[in-house]
Amino acid sequence: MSKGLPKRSEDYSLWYNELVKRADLAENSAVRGCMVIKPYGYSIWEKMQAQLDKMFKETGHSNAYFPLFIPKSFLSKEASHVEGFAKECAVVTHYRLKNSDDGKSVIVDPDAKLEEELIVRPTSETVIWSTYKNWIQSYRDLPLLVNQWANVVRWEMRTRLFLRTTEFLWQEGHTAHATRQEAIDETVQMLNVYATFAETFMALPVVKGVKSANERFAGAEDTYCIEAMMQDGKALQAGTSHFLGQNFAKAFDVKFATKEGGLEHVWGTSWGVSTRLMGALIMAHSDDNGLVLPPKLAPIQVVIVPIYKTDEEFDKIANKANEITKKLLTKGVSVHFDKRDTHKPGWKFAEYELKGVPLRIAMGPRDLENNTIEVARRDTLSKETVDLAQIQIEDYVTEMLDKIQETIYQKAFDFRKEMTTEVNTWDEFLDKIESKGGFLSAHWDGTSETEEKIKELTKATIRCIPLDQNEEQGNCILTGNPSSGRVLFARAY
RNA sequence: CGGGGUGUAGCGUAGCCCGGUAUCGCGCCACAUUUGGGAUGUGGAGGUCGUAGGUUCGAAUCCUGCCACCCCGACCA
Repeated sequence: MSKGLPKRSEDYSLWYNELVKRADLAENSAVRGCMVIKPYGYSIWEKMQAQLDKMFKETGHSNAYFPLFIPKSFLSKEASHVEGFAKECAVVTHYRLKNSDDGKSVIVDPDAKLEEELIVRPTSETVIWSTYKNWIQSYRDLPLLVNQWANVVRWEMRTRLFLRTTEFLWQEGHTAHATRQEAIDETVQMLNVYATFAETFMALPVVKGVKSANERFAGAEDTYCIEAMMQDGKALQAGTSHFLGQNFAKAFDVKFATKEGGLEHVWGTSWGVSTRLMGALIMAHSDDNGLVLPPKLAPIQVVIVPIYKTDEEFDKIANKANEITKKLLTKGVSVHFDKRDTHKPGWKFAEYELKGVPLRIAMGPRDLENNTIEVARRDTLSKETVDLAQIQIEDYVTEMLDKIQETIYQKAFDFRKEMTTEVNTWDEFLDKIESKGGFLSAHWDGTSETEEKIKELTKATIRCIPLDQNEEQGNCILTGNPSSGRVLFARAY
């Protein structure tokens, strides 16, 4: 393990790349654009999955699994959907290999061409709606509330670990409803689930909003999103929830018999979050010493590091550490006692800081003598010596973990507030987007042309039209045309 | 796919202009002393210099093709 991470202030993206690798989260793989998620990184993802899955079940959804491959013809059934994804699809054309004539390599067998090519799913609306056609006949079959955990492939030009990879892991919810309003309610409900998850578990404040037409999901009538602010002032879309209208129902002819005896197309939604959340988590909280993980998602919440010279000392410390571990386990705290004698305490301190373990307890001869421990917080890097006679260790630790969770959130919240600027003139817009970055709250005339033009000139896009937008008469930042409310602009990942 | 760059030990690099079988740091192994913020010393292991060909007595170094990766642009969760 080499020392010293690059500094965020010097090279933010280098800092990010190095951190991801050195903290053992993920690395590049033999396959271009695809990553290997390492055990430590994957265990954070598993914690996210477990919590989200619980929240999906609590809102009445069930998991299912649909195939990786989609017949090519399915994709083209919904016009804007195919347009949105066609350029980034991996295509399976053959089903067999054979030895080359010189016997030295393996080649695609030209005789094994598929009659209809298969695409590797970039998202599953089409296979799922083709299936829903068979599942839905009557209003009694509705609503249909399904989620799947899966991998998808989008052939991207430029990739970055977690933020944009060719293959990524995600969940995609796909629901069908009898009425427009019910589908919209579902869309908003899942957006709220995502927002709650981000804020409560990831300690990541998010703005809930609606996408402009330019940024809308291919095939959706409306795309809702949660947008987060990273430490370099760039925005990151952390989750999306789409109101599909009857688009896919019409494309795949999914109709249901109403109570009144009519026959109508069903209303759909889809919503997803991906391993991109890992990127958000890293970029929102971490510092120049390494990861900073919110306790609710940290694979190890507390690490105990012994400091000792003799075996005898170690045994005493180990006894005490085991005592503490047992007490913490009764409160469901995940503890790791690092008894390796192959590394020195100072090395371990740096290592656990790099990996973002929220709380570190160190115990040495002095502590044995005084019945104390040294407690260090990862988020503030502060240390204090605690007298074990004065506290209940399990209560002390759980309270401390809650405090850390809260502090991390508050810090990110304050940062986002600081990085959200109201701008009222085009000059101000140009100045702020260059000098400060962050969210720029500005009036917009509501047209795609204006949005395009602004993107062209500044690389900033409309991240969303906030759901809590205030009615406010104003003039478009670029064109001066009338506008009835502010939207959020930012440069984005 | 355009423009630029880089491939030398597990990782990061020097050497390349000016040809003579490869430098340094981290890591790894052994032993000793160490252990309250990334220990120190001594000894050791590890390399078809991305790949194929060419020039040459001799190529990491010069020439050509190919491959991979990185950065910058157009596309995107």
